[in-house]
Amino acid sequence: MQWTDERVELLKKLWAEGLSASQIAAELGGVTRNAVIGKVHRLGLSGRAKVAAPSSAPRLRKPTAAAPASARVSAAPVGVAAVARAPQAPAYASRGNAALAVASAAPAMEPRAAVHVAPPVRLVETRPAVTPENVTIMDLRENMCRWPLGDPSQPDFRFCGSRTTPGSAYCACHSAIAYQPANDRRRDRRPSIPTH
DNA sequence: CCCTGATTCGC
DNA sequence: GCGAATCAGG
Repeated sequence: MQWTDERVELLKKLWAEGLSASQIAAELGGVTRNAVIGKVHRLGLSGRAKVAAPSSAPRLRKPTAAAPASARVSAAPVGVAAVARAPQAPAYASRGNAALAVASAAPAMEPRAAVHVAPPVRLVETRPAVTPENVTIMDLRENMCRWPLGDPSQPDFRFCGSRTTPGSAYCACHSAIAYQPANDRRRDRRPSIPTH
């Protein structure tokens, strides 16, 4: 993948919004979070809310032979403009009522769905479409996909349970369904019943 | 263990 | 310029 103008713009936007590097990487698709971080630094827009206080010695690793003499005078993070980290996390389900929250209204749209950008190019490699391990409410953990499977009133009701994408309540493939932009949301795209 | 960003350096 | 590897830290 290459850093086209569009992708760079999206990167800047998402970074400014406070999304993590891994989230941005997932959003862009085709890049790792390392790539995103590397690009962020090269663009010179690193350290957003992070204030000074290096606290520990500068990291000069690699005992490898050639020492890079030039101690980069890394642009000191602007200590002032403390950009309040964007809300970003729905956190609407405080663990306990996750079941209720989801069950009452099928995984429709999140509060910030309107702000959310369109799904990535396609989540091919990101996550399987088949759930290897569905979980009950008892097994549901913080970073397990809360996508409901089956009838909540039945004992065989389960949650997807795949690993969630960092800020989301769902795994990548279910996030793609749940976080649809308000604009291009069509009825034919809305699954009335959770599928997998 | 999960995650976060930061840095280095071979490519 | 790019990003994997590696780091420090939560």
